[in-house]
Amino acid sequence: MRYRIVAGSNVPIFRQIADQIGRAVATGDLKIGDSVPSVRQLARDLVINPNTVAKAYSDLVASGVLENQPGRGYFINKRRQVFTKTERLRRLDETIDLLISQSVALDFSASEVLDRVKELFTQKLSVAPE
Amino acid sequence: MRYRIVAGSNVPIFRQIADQIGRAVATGDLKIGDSVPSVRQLARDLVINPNTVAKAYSDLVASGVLENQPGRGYFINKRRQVFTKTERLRRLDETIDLLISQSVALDFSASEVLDRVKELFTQKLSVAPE
Amino acid sequence: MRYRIVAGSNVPIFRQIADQIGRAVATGDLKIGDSVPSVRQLARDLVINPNTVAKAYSDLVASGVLENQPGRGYFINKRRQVFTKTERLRRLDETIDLLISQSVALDFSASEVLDRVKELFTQKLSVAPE
Amino acid sequence: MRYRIVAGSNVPIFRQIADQIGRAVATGDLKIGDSVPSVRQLARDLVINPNTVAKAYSDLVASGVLENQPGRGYFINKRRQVFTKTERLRRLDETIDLLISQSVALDFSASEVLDRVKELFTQKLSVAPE
DNA sequence: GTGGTCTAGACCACA
DNA sequence: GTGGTCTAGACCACC
Repeated sequence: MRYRIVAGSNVPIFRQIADQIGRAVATGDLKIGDSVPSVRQLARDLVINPNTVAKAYSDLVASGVLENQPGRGYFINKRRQVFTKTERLRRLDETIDLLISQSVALDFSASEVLDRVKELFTQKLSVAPE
Repeated sequence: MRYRIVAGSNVPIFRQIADQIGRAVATGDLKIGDSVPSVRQLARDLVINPNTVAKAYSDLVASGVLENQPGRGYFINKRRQVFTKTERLRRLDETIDLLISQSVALDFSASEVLDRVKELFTQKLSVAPE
Repeated sequence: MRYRIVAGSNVPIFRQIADQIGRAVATGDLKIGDSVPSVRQLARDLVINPNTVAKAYSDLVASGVLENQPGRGYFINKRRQVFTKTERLRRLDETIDLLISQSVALDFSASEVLDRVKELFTQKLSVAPE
Repeated sequence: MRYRIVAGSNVPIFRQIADQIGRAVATGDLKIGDSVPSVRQLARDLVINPNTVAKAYSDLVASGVLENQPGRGYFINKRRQVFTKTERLRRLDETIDLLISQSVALDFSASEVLDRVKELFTQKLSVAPE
């Protein structure tokens, strides 16, 4: 699996990494027990600070996606929900609120936004990462 | 019109204010030529620093929602398109990308997210609060 | 590149900074991807408050000249048209109106003003300072 | 002579008034010894604060355009230069600098700006105010 | 190290 | 009364 980061993005690098791993798990590209690159290896590959990779991994451990086997590395954990349904929805709603505000500010109609959301969702999620 | 802010939120206060005004304009609660509260008045009401209100207002001036009449206050501007279509789409996409990342991270499916987006859009934009 | 500010001027410091960067981009002294000094560094150099520099930079982000990579700094953005033609013209006209008022008040003739505008344009934009 | 002010403009109201009188003198619509409306009368006509008119008039007295005959009103003074040539040019240059910065920021070429300046100058100055 | 947000408070221009 | 600019300094997130 290839990892990629977009430097100019507003999405923090650590989250880009976490998202890619999360997505790979969701699509089945990474299965339970699979290993992810070492912190230092991935930092070298992406030419970023190892702390940034470490932060991504530790967030994924906190959310139950990865587990750490000291001295061996990080591995995909068996999937479990760590957030309650309510909590997950609360966090999703927060981002959707942002989208709505932005849409209003940019004078897009609800249907324009919905179409674009659909479009980008298909584009980003149907194509499996390399 | 009543303004409200949530203190502990991840959304900065100045954006909460700008969002509320943006939405009020979108729903017609605020009309062209209407005045918004003075910087100091709103700051007193919300018990926040006037600079924070000023930042919200000046962002709205930059995006063409408000206009400023020096010494008199801020007023709802006639609606006009300030940004190019490309720019508007670029900004919208940026926010949608954030939503997609978030959805993946929270393990929501595309259709779950779409439904929720639809729901919140109707809720926030058609029904006037209070 | 050297940055300079004039303390006693009518032009606010944050605009002097933004103007200098805007001009450097126009003359090619700053190219796409170049970084500008960090907020704190420039504030130290010019012996002003970091917030003042931050305001200049964030204005330039709003107008598409700079982009911000969180935690890394500000960089010259690829040039793109952010505002609609109408909006650009509206803003230009606003400044020209100011010039006309000023000219009348100072009792300059239209041709005197035009000659001076031509002169300063060449002076400031073709010859790179220092 | 009719006086007009544009409320939504960035040009302060007191300066709009001063400019109109200055312009009328320049075009010959107001001659030496002519009276201008009383402070209160003009304030009523324009529906603005009398202080604002008073400020415009006192600026014009300071710059030698008007003279005040206490108890009788304000009159057009015999024209004299109060600013030195250098001082007038310095003030003009300041505004032109602003125009140049704005042009750069809005990505207009020097020739586009010059054409527009010519156009607006003709438009605003050739048509005599009612 | 970087920037982002917010507060408190000063001084000035404009109506 | 209104907003605009600037300073000083705190706390936070991200690299």
